[in-house]
Amino acid sequence: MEYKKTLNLPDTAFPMKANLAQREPEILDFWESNGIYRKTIADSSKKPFILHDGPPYANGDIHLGHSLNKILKDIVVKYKTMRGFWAPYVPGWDCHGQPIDHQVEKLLKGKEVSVVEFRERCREYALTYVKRQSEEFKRLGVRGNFERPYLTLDHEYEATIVKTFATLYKKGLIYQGLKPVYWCHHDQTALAEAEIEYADESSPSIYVKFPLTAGFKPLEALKGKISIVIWTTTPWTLPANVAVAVHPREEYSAVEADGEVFIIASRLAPIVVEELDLKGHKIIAKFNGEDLAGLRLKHPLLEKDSIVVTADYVTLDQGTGCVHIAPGHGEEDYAVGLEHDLPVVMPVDDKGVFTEEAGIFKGFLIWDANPKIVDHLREKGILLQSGEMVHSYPHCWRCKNPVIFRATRQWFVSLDKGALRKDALEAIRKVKWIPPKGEKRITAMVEERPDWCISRQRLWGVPLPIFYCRSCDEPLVNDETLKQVEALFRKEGSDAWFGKESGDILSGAYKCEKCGGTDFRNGRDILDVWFESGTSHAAVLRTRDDQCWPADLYLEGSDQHRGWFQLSLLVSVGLGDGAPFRSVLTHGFLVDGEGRKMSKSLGNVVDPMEVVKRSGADILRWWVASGDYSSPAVAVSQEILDRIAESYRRIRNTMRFLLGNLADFDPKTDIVAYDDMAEIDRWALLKTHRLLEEVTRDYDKYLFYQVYRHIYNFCAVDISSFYLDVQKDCLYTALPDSKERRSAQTAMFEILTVLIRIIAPVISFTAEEVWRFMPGSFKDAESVETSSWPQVDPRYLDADLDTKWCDLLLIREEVLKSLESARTSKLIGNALEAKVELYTKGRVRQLLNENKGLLPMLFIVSQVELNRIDDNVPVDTIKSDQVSDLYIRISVAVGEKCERCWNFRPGVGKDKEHPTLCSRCADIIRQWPRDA
RNA sequence: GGGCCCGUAGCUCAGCUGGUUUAGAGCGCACCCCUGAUAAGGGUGAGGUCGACCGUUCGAAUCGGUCCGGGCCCA
Repeated sequence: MEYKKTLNLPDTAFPMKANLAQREPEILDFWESNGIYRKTIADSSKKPFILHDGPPYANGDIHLGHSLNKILKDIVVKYKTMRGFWAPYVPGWDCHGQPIDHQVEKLLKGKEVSVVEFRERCREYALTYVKRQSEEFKRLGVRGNFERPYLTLDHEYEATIVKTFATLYKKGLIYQGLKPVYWCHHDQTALAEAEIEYADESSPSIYVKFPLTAGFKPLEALKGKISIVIWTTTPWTLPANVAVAVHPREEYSAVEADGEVFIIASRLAPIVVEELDLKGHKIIAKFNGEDLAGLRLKHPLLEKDSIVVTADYVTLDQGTGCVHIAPGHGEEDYAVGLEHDLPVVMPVDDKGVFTEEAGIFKGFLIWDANPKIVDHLREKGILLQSGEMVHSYPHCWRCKNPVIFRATRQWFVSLDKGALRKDALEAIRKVKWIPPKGEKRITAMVEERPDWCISRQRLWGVPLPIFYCRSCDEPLVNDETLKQVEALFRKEGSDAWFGKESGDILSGAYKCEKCGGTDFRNGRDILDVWFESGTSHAAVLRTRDDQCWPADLYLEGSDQHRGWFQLSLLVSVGLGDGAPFRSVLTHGFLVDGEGRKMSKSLGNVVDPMEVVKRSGADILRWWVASGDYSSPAVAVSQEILDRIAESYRRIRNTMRFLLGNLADFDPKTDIVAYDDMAEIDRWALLKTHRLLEEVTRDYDKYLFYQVYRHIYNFCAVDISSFYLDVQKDCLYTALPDSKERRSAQTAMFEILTVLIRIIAPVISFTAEEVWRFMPGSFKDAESVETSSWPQVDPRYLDADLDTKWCDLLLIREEVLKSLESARTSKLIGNALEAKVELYTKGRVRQLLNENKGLLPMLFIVSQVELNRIDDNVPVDTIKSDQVSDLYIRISVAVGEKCERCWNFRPGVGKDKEHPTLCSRCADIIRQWPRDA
């Protein structure tokens, strides 16, 4: 019993149970109090690697999508740092914008406050969430400059936004135009999508005919009698009509009734004919929508023409398949207008009242004009049918009145007036897209996107730096005014715009170019937040001393092909700088175990902070690494997280076992030279450095799930189930300072040293924890975060050794199968109770013979006997089906069980001094160090 | 409805420039061993008509088409 004390059993205080939820905060403290982030970027002479953070919106707590994104970034930054790059990470936040604006307005519950005070509240709101999210990101283990992040509401940042605007403006890329937006004429304000509530509303439902003003070739004989029929529920938009759209590839019919001809989509004709009660109708011709394109029509209300255009969006689920187009009153209409170069007619003012452009309807509120318009159509004889219909209609979230789509003056960045689109497309080709399919996606988007509308009618944002003439509304914007605004924002922030008059901002005297007026007001529009975040490369990379331009990498969700990637690119290309990034990595979106998107209503949302509290951030980090983020849908579920936690424990225990077996090892004195090491230990070095080589390649390619897989398989298969298991006998029973044991420890020391570093970018907390349990002599830095990436030693990559051990391992597998069947038949329990008899010939025999001494260790059995195949093979042998010329027989080992090493040896009992030991152990005991 | 993309065992991934005979790995699971890594460790085994269908081909998980399911973006 006391012989157990003469074994070198593993010894470490490193806990098996991770208890990450408690331990991780301690490690965070350690990193923080030792300024580890600062130390990683202390040497700015190293080659830079800039991962530029896409700013999350400062609103709400973080969700799992944020975690995926930030952890991926953190893995990259930590890896690059260890590889010797200067890799600062400056987190950012998007602080302005409608959601906060809206939220604050709600919190005010109708209380009136000044613009400046309102904005102050928005700022407080944003900063609250910046702080909150910042703590949450840190808790995930994200390392970076959280002391000084970048915020889009910083004065300097705001100044850069104006400067950027100024440059684009001077290049002629910015212009003013009309675009329809949701408009509440009661509140006289534009509304965002999120501020719309849908409710049922009763509207007129009318069919109107648009007579052709000229002939139509296929129906030349019926000239003057042909009309196109439209259906609408908004008669008041007819004054703004400029066209009628048909679907280019749908079939249309000419329906004759009462000497008149109506053109209607064929599929809808039966319904329409009934609705209009066209008696004795007959279809006299059919054609494609495309054939109708270009036909000129008589405008129903005004003395002008309308025209037929084609549009793919035209649907045939209701109406006539011929859609009245008023680009000033609808998003789709506007798009059709852009495509066909139609004018945006806007005869409705801010209060919802018709202007002169609406002719005789001038002065009427649009809703009041509805019946008058219908009457007028009837009088003109072009109203075919009128009724009422109840449908879902948008309303203002605040005053609950119905809203309208109304074209208003907006500011745009032009894609084609200069060569922005062309240049952007060219820049895209020079960027490395990861995965490559991203390039196709963003290319298609940039090719097709309309001009970028950069003005918004809200309060919480950076104002467009534009003044307007008080008498004629002409904009005042030039080099000088822009410079003054920029300087003002740099000094006081954009709040100053709302607290000052134009006269306080502008030092010179200005004169309106149009009317000569000298009195100006500050514009009320603010910039689209995408313009703000799209300027980050200029505001952050160019201005901070801990950053540089361009970024090596942007890393965001694939939705940012339309968002941040694209707008950053447009701004940067617009500035003449080309792409602000050398490469762009995109990841997919989270879904549950069934592949459904995460949503509150489905109740399948996983809260990252919950996972952290329950299992630890490293579990989340290990999960992030385990999956293929390039898939459009990245799965998370309790089962997946459970699997991950199990796999994590395996890694952790492998490290713990290594630590335990290295307790008495000092690399300075105990390390064994490579040439003197046992072959199996050289094999371990081979596998370790193969792993290192592979994993390094995977990290370089951002294939983290391969990193995960390789590390995991290495720990579970190569090391835990084989190498360490097999080496236990030597480690435990050999003399502590024996060559064979030191050789094994040398290999294990190398395994630990490599392993801890290659896991560090991913499971950083655990790597740091292990680091703290390693003796000082093992370490080259105070933290694994500041240690360096291991180098592959080509000496270890011995191909012959690899081949030979592959063969041995194959034979081992066969032996294990035989041992298992012996176990099943109750011949043995522990493999050490067994003796393995092998019957072989040829190459296999040669291999086994040459390594005879290794075999008991390799199989972890007490005895191995080699026989020639022609020596008469016993009938109870098992023929190997994987290795030719190999027969295996398992029998009970001869001799008694040694009390110390548990091997069965014939010699047990023969030593007088130690009658329960085998001769090997007896010898060892005699040499055992006194103090042990 | 349109654009881009994804779909291999319960889970995470290999294989995919078409051809090693019964499509691989690890985990999980089942059963067993061990109790000197012990809320650990080891072994064996059972799991897949490669989303479905139709083609191209002597031959397809791998190529083409259609459909189904799913994700992002747009409408």
